[in-house]
Amino acid sequence: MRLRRRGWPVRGDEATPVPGEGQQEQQVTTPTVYDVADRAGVSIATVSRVYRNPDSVKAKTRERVLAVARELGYVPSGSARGLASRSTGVLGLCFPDYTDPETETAAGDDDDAQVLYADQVIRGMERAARRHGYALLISASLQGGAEQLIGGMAGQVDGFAVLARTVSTEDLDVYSRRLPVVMLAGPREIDRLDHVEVANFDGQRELTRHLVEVHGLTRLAFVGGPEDSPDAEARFQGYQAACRDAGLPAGDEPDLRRAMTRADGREAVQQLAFRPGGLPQGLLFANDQMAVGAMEELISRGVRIPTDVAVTGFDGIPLGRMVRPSLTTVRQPMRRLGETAVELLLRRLADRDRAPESVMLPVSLALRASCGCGDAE
Amino acid sequence: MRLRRRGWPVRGDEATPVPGEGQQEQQVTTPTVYDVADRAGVSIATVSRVYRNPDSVKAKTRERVLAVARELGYVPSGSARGLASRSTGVLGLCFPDYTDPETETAAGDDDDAQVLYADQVIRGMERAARRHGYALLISASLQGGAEQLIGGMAGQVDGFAVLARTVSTEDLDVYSRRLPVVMLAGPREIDRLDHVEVANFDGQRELTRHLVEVHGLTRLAFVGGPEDSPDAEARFQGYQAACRDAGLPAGDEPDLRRAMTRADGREAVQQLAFRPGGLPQGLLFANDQMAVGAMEELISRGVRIPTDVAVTGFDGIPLGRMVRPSLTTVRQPMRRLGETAVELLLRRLADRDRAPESVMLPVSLALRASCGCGDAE
DNA sequence: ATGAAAGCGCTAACAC
DNA sequence: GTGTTAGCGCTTTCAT
Repeated sequence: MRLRRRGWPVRGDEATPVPGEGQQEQQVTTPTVYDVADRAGVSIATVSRVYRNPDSVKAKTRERVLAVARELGYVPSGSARGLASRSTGVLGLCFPDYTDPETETAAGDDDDAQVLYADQVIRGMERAARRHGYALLISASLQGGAEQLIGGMAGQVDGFAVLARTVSTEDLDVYSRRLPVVMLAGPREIDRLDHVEVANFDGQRELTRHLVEVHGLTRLAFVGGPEDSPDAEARFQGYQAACRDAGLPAGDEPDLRRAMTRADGREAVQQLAFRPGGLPQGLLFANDQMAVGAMEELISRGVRIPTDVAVTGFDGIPLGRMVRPSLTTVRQPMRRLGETAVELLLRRLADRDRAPESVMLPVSLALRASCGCGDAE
Repeated sequence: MRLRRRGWPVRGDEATPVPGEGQQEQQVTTPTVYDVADRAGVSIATVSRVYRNPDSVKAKTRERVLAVARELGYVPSGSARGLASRSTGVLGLCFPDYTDPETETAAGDDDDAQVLYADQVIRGMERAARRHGYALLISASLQGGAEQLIGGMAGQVDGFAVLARTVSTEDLDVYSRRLPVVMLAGPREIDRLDHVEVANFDGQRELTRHLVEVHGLTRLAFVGGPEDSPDAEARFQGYQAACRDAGLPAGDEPDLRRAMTRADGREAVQQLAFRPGGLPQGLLFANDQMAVGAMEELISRGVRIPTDVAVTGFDGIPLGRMVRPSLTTVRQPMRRLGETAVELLLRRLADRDRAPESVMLPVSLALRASCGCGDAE
């Protein structure tokens, strides 16, 4: 026999003589399978079946159970279900808190300028997950501290995706021993993980080549990201390769490294302007946010884009289309990133022993006004 | 004594003599508190404490437990935790699958044009939730069917927000008896719910007044949404009120009702053009998507905006800024919607007996080119 | 087709 | 500070 929680009268053949079904309106505890079973005159197993495998229950019984459930306001507990069945029907996504602090404040009401990378990945994952009957649990890692949250998430999902540089490799190692984890848009980090990456190298090389071959630029500069950002590094290498191919000089290092925010872009312009030789003809940034910041600064200094200097970014954030001149960039297939993550996760869920898989997603150029392409727009 | 699952050797003073700690590398089952406790030589309660309330455990013990946990790859099970503690640390959000099917296909690579309403709400909720130590579970309701998912969500969160018209009132009634639910951007529907709405009426009235007073338009038409969309209705009523105030004619019904997609906007233009008197001077739509569709159609017919016809929307989606002419609209504070939802949810979690609360969020006009304001942009 | 019973992994008293 | 123990609400054999 099973006791009711919170000092409730015990059920069935216990001591205390209970006044029967008298108190139906009194919603005191949240109803459980037991309550429904009791009231419907069936066993808890049958109640469970009604939800998990309706066809295994006689239609009439099923209706009765469902009616009682509705009446009682019964909703199956996801936790209990998860515990008993060892699966939650939820996939997770961890992403860094990308917010450019400046955009945050500067934009004010203009919420919309700010939709970045992560939103698209979320969107892609949500839809793919839903198609397969999963929900999506999302959580940004507040940088520095509270890995608490991602730990919490790890316990609550059947598997999850991590945007690069969100979770420490060490933690990742622990989590990925317990459940499927897929790395998104970075290096795989841990061999056993599945992994989706984006053609950073190819994209940047192609873009650089465009500047050289189509626009005939020869004096270029590349503003990279932190050394520990593999995306930024791969982009730089693409730039490098294109330069070499074209017989142009290209150092072993980006001309400048920055943290990749808008403010960094502005600063970069300042620095570059005072170097011997001044500004280059083409200014390539490792991401769109920096490029946008740079354009702001350049324009405020009276520099004409693209006439005096061509500017390019990488990512394809919406903001890049809204600025004037519109920003030439390399568009990442962010939604597809999310979709691919779901597919990999499900495949691994279906077969834990598959060999780890690595998918590379292609990128495409968005040639717009800031390099001299596109119309006025 | 407690048996191990899956036919594992029993622990401790049981029959089978077990070969001690010999098999450490053999990760066969996912480790639990028991495994950690055993190996660290403490009780499961202590392991639990290390995670829930670290300070209640002696530093040395804590380190030992943590070390073992890391070694074993232990991650606390969210389900078990949720079941035992009756709370999950997760908040939920249900939203309709807003996708404009046309945008979907037409946009092709242009992922970004498509960031709509829901993304912003998600963003706002995610951040607010995270600040309070919660994660966010999201799930769009595939229209017609599979309320399965939202049922699943309901069982897995401590409370959730619902974007209007996503979940049937009937289901909502059941869920909201079990956990806190807040209605977003629609009517409250159920009295006991908390509720956040947006000043649809005020916004549309102000926008209409702008058209009349600033631009001097007198022949207006309003294209509304379905009758059962309270937002669309409130907007229409705001329009109506402004017309009356200005002494202009305004029917009891929108000049046209449509389902609010882009295609609907185009069709609306077709219909209106062939009405006696032809197109009005000002064409107001109940949302941005329709307005954008309408502009496309008008432009393709050689109609000049805003010279011949002024067009306005409602929502403030990013797309509205990208189209030419840029769309005059009423901007909803979508991020704040999400934040407010979290606040209400948490307040109710803290005190289930609070009186239900209803918050109205202000909107603001975005006066752009399609009404004759703003610059060329 | 339905019931009985044994856990799933953890938390929360309550002892010591 | 740490251990014991009784559930949390469900799924799942195994019988019937």
